[in-house]
Amino acid sequence: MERNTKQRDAIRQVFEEVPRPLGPNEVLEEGRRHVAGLGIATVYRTINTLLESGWLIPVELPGEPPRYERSGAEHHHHFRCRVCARVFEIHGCPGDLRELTPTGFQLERHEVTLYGQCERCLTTA
Amino acid sequence: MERNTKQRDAIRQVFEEVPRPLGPNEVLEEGRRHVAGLGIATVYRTINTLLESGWLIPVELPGEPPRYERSGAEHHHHFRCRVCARVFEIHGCPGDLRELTPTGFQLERHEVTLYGQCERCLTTA
DNA sequence: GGCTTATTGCGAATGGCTTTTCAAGTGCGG
DNA sequence: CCGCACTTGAAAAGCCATTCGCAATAAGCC
Repeated sequence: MERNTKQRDAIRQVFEEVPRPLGPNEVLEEGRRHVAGLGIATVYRTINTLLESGWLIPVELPGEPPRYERSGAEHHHHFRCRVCARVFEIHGCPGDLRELTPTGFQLERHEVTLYGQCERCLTTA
Repeated sequence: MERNTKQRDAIRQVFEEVPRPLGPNEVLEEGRRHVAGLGIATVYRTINTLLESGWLIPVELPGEPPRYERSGAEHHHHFRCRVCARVFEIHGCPGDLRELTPTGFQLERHEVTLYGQCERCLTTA
């Protein structure tokens, strides 16, 4: 039987508190605010469980290990800050990308990633 | 001093013949058409040299090791076939993405990746 | 509260991609 | 054509993110 533990609660809570995709290490850091001795293996194990249950979905950005975010949000894309490496959810979508699709190809989905500096890193600089 | 070898010629030729971003293993396979015993280490070494010289640039797609393509092409994006995993260059660009950028953030660049099926995989199926 | 067993944290192990090592091979200036 | 030094291929080593093994811990049913 599956048990409720403070580690699992903490990890779920982290994803509920922080409104951006998180990598395992970010989850670990945040999670330790709630459960001091939290271990990285538990983070990975819990993330995998939450992925299987569909509560989380992976967010893959070019050239980086996956981050994860709560499922259920509507179609959106991401902005990655070059300075702090945090990834933010952005709303909106360039829209019709079929015109970019080569003739004879079938478009199924798309990813858009913006890069730049986030507000915090701009003002802190 | 840097020498001309048939291996290096072959690898450069592969990038000139094939009009899409290639990963090291694709380069190896194609390169072996020209130099039978070509080794993967040589492919990596040569790619790194070509990157340093600016002749190649990396193409990173979400969740995958880098591919490489010849530098100098104008701004463009990529289409990845879900079936054969090949990546194609696409022309055009959704254009102004500033409106997607969160207030206070500074947009520097963007990546767009389309996913679907390429013509070959659609017609072969 | 006791007991069973899922869960945890640690460190070791894994798996992939990439780099390094090294002996053998090969451009190329002289 | 020589010979030096750069290159190569194969295998070993490295790197990292992730997973596993295991003894200790702790849910939660009775």
